[in-house]
Amino acid sequence: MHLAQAKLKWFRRKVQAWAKLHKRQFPWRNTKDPYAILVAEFLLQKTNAPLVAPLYQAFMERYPTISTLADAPTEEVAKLLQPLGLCFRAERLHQSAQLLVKEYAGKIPNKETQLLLLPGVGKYIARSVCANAFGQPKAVIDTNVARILERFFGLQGGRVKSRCRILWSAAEQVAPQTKVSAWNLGLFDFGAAVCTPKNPRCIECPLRQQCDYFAKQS
DNA sequence: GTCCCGTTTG
DNA sequence: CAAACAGGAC
Repeated sequence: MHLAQAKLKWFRRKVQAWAKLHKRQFPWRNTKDPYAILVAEFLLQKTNAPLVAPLYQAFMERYPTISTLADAPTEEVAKLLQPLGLCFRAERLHQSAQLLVKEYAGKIPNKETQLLLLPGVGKYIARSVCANAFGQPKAVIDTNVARILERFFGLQGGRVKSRCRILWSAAEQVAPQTKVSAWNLGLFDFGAAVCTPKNPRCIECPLRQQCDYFAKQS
């Protein structure tokens, strides 16, 4: 399925303009260390980003390198991450670290297919690491991006299975050619600040003129 | 489709 | 109070 080029470019331009002014700052955005980014992706999974920040700082101080993490006891890692919930992530992150040390000499691979082999790493994290750590043009979908695309392009409806394909396709189409990492982050921030799950701020939304969801409201 | 799970938000 | 959260495994 192809999205209309004009609407697509308009969307991209408006989002980029918004992101330039409202981009959030987080500790994991100031690094290109693949390990630091991989840790962040694990902690951020289904977890509120502002809540992750302080714990992330503590985690990186405690385990500054992948080998320090791999050598640590699993229970110690689990205990540190306990306040974030979804405690199985600690075990998966720890297992991934040990596997990376063993199979890749502690060097995090820059291929999506290789990252996908790690426990706890799915399509989203694999592509995020490629984009954020290695500067590759990999668009991603999280709940924010999915919600924005569904609303703006009116993509909801249709079978769940095929809808997933449609959303990934849409995410690829809307992404710019370069600086996709920044593009992804901008969409997250926009979804967290404007296009929120409940009570989206359509009145102050720079996309409302072309937004299917806003059109249906009135 | 379902579960994971602690904390914040409306 | 429920819903939501930078998802992934089964």
